[in-house]
Amino acid sequence: MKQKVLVIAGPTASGKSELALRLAEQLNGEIICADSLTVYRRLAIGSAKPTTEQQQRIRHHLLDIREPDQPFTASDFRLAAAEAINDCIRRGKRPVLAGGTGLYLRSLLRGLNDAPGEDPALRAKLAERAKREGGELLLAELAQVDPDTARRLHPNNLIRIIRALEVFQCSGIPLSQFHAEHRFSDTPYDALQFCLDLPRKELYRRIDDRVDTMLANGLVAEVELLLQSGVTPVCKPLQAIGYKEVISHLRGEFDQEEMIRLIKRNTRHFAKRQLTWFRSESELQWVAYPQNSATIESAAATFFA
RNA sequence: GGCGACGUAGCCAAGUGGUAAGGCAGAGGUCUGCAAAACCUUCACCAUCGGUUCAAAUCCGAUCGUCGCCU
Repeated sequence: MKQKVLVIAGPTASGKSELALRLAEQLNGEIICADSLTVYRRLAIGSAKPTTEQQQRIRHHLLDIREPDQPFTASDFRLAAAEAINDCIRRGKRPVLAGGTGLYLRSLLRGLNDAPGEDPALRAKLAERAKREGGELLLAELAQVDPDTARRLHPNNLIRIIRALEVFQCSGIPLSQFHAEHRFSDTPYDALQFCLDLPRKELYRRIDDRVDTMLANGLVAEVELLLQSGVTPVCKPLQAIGYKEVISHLRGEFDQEEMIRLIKRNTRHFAKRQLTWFRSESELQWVAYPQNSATIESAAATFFA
């Protein structure tokens, strides 16, 4: 019998955390955050991490498990989340996954292929070459060893070209072969999945409000503190929306007003990308939120009964 | 009332006779170990009417509108 998990997905600022909290309280559950930013310690305001009070109400897993300069990947998430689910179930708690990082959710619920993991040194070397020689050349090189992957990649898409090259150089097997063998066909969990659906205008309004709140809560001070304590501005989480703009502002690249404008705009773009991702997830049930949240509540109760 | 300048997409804006650059916003999409990242696609008959011309956003006239100056 597969383990049962409830999944609350949705774009940023849609109200996932709040709903997940309520569901966890109703169902005797605990929350597992599927979020690539809140795993980092010391990023609280800009990552919209659940507050201390919220964490006191319900236990949250996978928060604050890395330092800002430590790597964390979809694979790490999959392992950590699986462990957290086990932990919940062992103690008679219902696992409620809440988050907006589509790839994390997918790799947990449908598995990940067996391709080798990241090789930072090789990546750095390839990135250096890409900068010098250009994407076309690397893509041509990839076409020699993995034509299927090369065909679907744009020469500007360096990150993917580099990953495909990395996989081949580390394993001697083309990435496309790993994909063909895997096809996201694992189904390790019995998952009831919802995606919160808000009218676009309403979502954008909520994003604007949330950014204003972050600033009022001291986002700039949070970033200053991180930088003062020696966290490098180029580490991954500080390249995230909300952090990178504050850093640029602190460097004098633009004023506060422009910074706020950019954070709001970039967050809207991000939400749009999340929606595109979630639209292609066939298992997700879209629910008008908050109007139909009762539908989720009753379906979840039945699911776990 | 007179004189002058201007009127190109939601916004900024290039183009001064040969069939509408670019940026931003918006929309759509890709995504299998960096994913709040990275990448791609898409969006105009040029204020209106008339004229000149093989050909007009580009020249001429009128109208409307905006801005500035003058009375």
